[in-house]
Amino acid sequence: MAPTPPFPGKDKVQVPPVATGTSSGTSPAKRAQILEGAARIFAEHGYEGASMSCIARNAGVSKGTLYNYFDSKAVLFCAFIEQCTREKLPLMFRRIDEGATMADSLEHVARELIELITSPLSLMLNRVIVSEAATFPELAKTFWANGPQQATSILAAWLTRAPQSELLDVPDAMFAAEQFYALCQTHIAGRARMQLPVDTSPAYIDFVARSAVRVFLNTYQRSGARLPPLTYSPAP
Amino acid sequence: MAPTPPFPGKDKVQVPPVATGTSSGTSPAKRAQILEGAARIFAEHGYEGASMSCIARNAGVSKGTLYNYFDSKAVLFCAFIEQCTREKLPLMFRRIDEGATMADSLEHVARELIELITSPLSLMLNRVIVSEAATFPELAKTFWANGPQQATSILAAWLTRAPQSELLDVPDAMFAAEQFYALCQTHIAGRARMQLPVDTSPAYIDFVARSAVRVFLNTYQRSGARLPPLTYSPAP
Amino acid sequence: MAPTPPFPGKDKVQVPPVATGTSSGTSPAKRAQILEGAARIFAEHGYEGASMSCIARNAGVSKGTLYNYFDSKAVLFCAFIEQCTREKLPLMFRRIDEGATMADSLEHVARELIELITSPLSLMLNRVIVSEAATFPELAKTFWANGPQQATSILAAWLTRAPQSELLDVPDAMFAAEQFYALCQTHIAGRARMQLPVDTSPAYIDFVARSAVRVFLNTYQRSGARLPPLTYSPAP
Amino acid sequence: MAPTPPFPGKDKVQVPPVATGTSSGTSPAKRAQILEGAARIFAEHGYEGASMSCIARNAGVSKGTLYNYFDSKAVLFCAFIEQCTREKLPLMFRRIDEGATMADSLEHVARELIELITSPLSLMLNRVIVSEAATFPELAKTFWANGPQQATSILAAWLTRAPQSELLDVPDAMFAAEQFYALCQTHIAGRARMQLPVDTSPAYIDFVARSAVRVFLNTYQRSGARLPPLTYSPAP
DNA sequence: CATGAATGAGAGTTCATTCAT
DNA sequence: GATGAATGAACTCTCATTCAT
Repeated sequence: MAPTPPFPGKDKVQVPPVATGTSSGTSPAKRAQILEGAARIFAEHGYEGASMSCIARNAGVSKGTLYNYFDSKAVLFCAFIEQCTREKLPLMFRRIDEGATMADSLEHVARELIELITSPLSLMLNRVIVSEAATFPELAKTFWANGPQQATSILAAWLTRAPQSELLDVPDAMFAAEQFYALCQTHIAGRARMQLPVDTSPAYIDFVARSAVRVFLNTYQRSGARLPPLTYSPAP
Repeated sequence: MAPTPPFPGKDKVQVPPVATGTSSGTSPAKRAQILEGAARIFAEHGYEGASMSCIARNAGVSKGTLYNYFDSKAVLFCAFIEQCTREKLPLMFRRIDEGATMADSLEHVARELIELITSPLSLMLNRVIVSEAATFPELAKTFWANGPQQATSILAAWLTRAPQSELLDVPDAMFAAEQFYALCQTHIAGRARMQLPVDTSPAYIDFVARSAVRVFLNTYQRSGARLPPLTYSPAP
Repeated sequence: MAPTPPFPGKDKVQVPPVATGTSSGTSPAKRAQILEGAARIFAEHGYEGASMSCIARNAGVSKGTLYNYFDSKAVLFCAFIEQCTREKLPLMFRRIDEGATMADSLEHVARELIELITSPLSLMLNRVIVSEAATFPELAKTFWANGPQQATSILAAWLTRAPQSELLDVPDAMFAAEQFYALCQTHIAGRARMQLPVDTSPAYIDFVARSAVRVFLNTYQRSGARLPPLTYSPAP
Repeated sequence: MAPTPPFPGKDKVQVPPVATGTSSGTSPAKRAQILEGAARIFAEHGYEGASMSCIARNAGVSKGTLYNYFDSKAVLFCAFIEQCTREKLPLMFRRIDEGATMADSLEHVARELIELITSPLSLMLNRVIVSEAATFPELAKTFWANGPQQATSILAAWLTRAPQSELLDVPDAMFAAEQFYALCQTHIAGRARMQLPVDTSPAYIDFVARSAVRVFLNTYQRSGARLPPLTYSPAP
């Protein structure tokens, strides 16, 4: 066999852990304009598939300007992900509205959670962050802290502080919230992330949400009769 | 502003639904050798990040040989994913061993499920398939059918045919299995997919597994007292 | 025998009828510089035999710049051919100068035609267009329209409008011009296209030109005695 | 500007003037079989566009066998062209049949000449030889000697030895034959070589042939009245 | 001798990045 | 500060040629 060069990996230089900040670039408006253009391209083509020329064109600036505001493609990508996770993701967690009963409130939470999980923004972020997790580990941290972590924390806090929380037996609120979160995902999230067809009819979402609540309360509600499983029959 | 052409991104050439086979290369050993090298590179760098030169070097063959066995990078990628999903994934679903009780049996299933979900192979497949879901939709289908779908089906079948299944009230076995699957994932799967640190200590896995079983049975077990939530205290 | 795939040759990608222009590159000077370099290489090696690296080197630009000005090798080739045929070929058809007699005028035309036919530009265009006629049929059309067609038309027009044209009996001026054109070529053109040695001495050219005129007029001149054939004796 | 390497030409190694012969290869049948396959591919794709794999496949032999019979692609190409020009081209020059009159005989010759010039074999040879004239100058020599040269010589010989040749005044038979040859081509040959549409209707061919004869005889026939030009009207 | 898998240089093309204007 | 033409390394893929079987 021919003598093979010693480096076993790929030829590309690994991107150093870049700070999100940038060297120059003064106009916040232009910065935002660039990020908007970048968002469209990164969301559609991913990190590797996006080209700086394309982003510049899409943002309506020259490539030189692009590099005035962001030192490299990696920096721009990080800025884009950070912005989404820091600014847009938290907006998706609305206050938990109180329902008449614990079950009503949780059902509301479940529906919002499912909607959140299957939202285009959330799926896109999930996709690109998972894709580039090895290259940009910081992004995953930020995303997790502002996404699932935050949602779980809010729910956990509510579980201990809700008006009817004395009805609950929740020794580990964070874990209980995790389980609730998981019960809301079922296979919907997994399939949506892989762009496989998903039943998102209101009836099915409702069934999933109410089932999640039922299963959750059967364990975490302090007293009362156990609720039997629900069934789902698609609309005739 | 300069007149910008209308195409915002670059055109990904869609790969036709090619058979995994190829025209000439016939030695199964060399084919396997190439797939091994490709696996290392694709797993580490994803589809776009992997280069054929690098794969060839890593597999110990020339680029020409690579193309003798696989007509294009896309075909090689598909072959790699298909092989993993078709040949390796199903091996991970072992028979469901019967325990003394329903809870024992389910706990065993839960532990295996968690192990499966967090296995490097499963995580890697998840990652690259999610990354390239838009480009290779067929791969997602295959993965889902051989992975989550199959696991869920096996569990659903067991739920209705297990020795003690008369103890269960499972009107929709597939959905119940989905919920069980989801309860096993909690945040472990999500964090692992993003290469974030995960507590995989046996004690924690055990806690997650037993909690999943408890929550599940509190809804789906036909009779008996409700089991209270468990708590987890890390090893001292 | 091994099972042979059905495609016997390779697939030439057909170039869409692209405009000569390009998306970005704007400096006409650099464009011209590139076309000059391309001309040298295409003229020497033909389309397939020329490499973009070589053209870039020869034009004194990088490959990237090449592709800034021309989207592909095919587009560059077309631009080169089009420029030659549209801009340079027509310049070669000078006005037809009036001589003292019809024969004088036609002899002048014949000499210019022979010179044109055997000019390096004309031979090169002929060669590369013939080579790639199947791949770039449009180029052949353009060449013909700006080359032989135009020359023939000009001559045909002159035959009907020349001062002494009442001396001629030309029922089909285009065909007569074609015959005159053909008589000027004899074997000179054919041999030159194949880069075989050709006698281009003024004496021989003169002989060919005068012979062409004589043969032509013996048929198309309305009256007068028939002129006998000429003879050629190489210079001592 | 960046420092450009000194070599201005292309990277490809120029093919040395190879002998037509080959090193080994013993079976004439297999040799012929290979040449047949090569003919199909070279004729369709030209020299550069043909690949040895494709030729081997088309000829029904392995690439190894190909190289047993022909040392290189260049040698194979030369062998193919030589075979065509040496064996097939001469077959196309049939004896010149005597007609009732000189004009009848020449008309017959003219029609055969036009047919020959526009035959697929002749056009293909012309095309590939012109394309590769710079690379394989020997081929052009061989083609010319066996094609145009031979045709012209045969005609020239007939002009001096024909039964009615005393009716002619042909001081330079070779040149007269050349003129006749040229008059038969008009624009038909040029357009056919460029794969442009050509009127090959029998009526038009007849017109061209008879016009050629008329123009020829008006100069080279010793006596008799001058014949006026013909006209052509397409079939209704 | 015939085979066809293996080779590796080189093809056309893209794109992150720089820098003179 | 903004521009976009220029760069050149790296990409995917092809193919003439070799050689172990």
